[in-house]
Amino acid sequence: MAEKKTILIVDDHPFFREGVKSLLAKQSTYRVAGEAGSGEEGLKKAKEIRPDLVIMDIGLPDVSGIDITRSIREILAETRVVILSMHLKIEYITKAFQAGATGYITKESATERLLECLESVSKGEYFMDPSLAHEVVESLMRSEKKELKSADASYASLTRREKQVMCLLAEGLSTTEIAEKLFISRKTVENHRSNILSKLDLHSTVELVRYAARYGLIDVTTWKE
Amino acid sequence: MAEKKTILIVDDHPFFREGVKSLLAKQSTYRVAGEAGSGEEGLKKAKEIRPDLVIMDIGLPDVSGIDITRSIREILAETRVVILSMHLKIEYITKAFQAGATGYITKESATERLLECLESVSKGEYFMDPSLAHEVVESLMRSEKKELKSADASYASLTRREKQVMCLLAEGLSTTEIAEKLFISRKTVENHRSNILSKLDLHSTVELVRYAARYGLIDVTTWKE
DNA sequence: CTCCACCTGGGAAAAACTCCCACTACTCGG
DNA sequence: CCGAGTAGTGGGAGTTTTTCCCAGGTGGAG
Repeated sequence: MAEKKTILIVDDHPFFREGVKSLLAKQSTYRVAGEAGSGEEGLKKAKEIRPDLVIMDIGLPDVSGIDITRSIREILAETRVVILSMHLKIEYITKAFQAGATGYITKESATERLLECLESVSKGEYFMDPSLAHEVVESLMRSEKKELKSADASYASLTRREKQVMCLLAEGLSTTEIAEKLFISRKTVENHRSNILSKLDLHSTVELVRYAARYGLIDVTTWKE
Repeated sequence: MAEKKTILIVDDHPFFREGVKSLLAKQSTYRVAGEAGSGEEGLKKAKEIRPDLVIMDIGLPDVSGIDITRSIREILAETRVVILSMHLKIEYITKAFQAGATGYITKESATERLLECLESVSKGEYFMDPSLAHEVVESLMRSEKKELKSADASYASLTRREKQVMCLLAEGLSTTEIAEKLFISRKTVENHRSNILSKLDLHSTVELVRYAARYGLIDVTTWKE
């Protein structure tokens, strides 16, 4: 890469900006082209220098970094914004990405994480700090289903094979198709199915599907086929 | 840390297992206590050696690594499972975490990522590969703005009677029960059902239920009986 | 009136389901 | 080590459901 990537740092803490600058100074691929201590100033500088990357704090004194991110992305389509925040809350994370951020890392992370993030983002990839995983995972699971009580006690009484057959049934496969898929006899699948219905106190495959959907064994939102 | 963390590797590719082993051999904190080339074997070994950590592939020859993960987590509460998969699809990711996995990384990642992941997971934290960020972010944003597209054109092409039959079918009633409820012949209901499947391009009553659930004709969350 | 979609039903063959049984393998407690 | 229990596999016979094709009656639109 012939030219260095230009970077704008937007953060209200001078020491923090200094830290990032010194980190990036050791790199040959980035050049800090400007810095700002407030949102308004950040937006102004962004328009001025049209940086390749913006490192953005959320907690700015005047406006939220998320709003600035949205403004920057509206004006400068090529500029990627990386959020560098103390906030771990899932609302901030989703809002940041919705506003057009391409990366999100926490200030608790090791400094190498920022470099890693900038590298990914430069390539046009999203980057999310692994330490956000907990919040993200919880949010994902919450959105996919209300609360999965990991099914109930009855479901737990199914054997592994039975659970497997149940999933395939719930996906819409016929007993014959399941038999072919699992390389076992159709009769065996029917037996498993029968045992499943009996154990869960269900009386038809349709009820089984409803049971599976209710307890999140199958994902309603991603059914596409 | 006085004792090394014990690790079980479950993957059907011997070379891959070898690679992970040699990577971990350079570390002083981990000890590979066992390996397995299939899901069944993996579960067996897990019960046997009760490892601190399991490195699990998803695409196993016999059963899905996700199912094995669920089984392991049911039996061994202390054992953490890290999914190491080629799959980037959001369904796999959410299913993995729902099944009780604590980490998820891709096989494309740098090897240090695995070490980083194991470290986080050892501390009881979730870990998610940053390269999953794109899928995860999209899923998060999708879940935020859940627009329910209430049924599609195909459903509108159903006649009133067909819609009525469809709802009853989706509620789990058999054709005979519907016939009794509507005071018509079982044959008639079967014909309606057949027409519905044909119009919606479905091929079984189970698919019909899934269709109904997806388009909100039946409310998954309020199914109680 | 005529046409056509809709609702209704039947017949025969195929597929699926039910119920009961049996064999094997593995695990576990005594 | 042995018996009991559980999981996984499969068969047989009989019943039910589904499939596919057909067809009569009704009611509304042109």
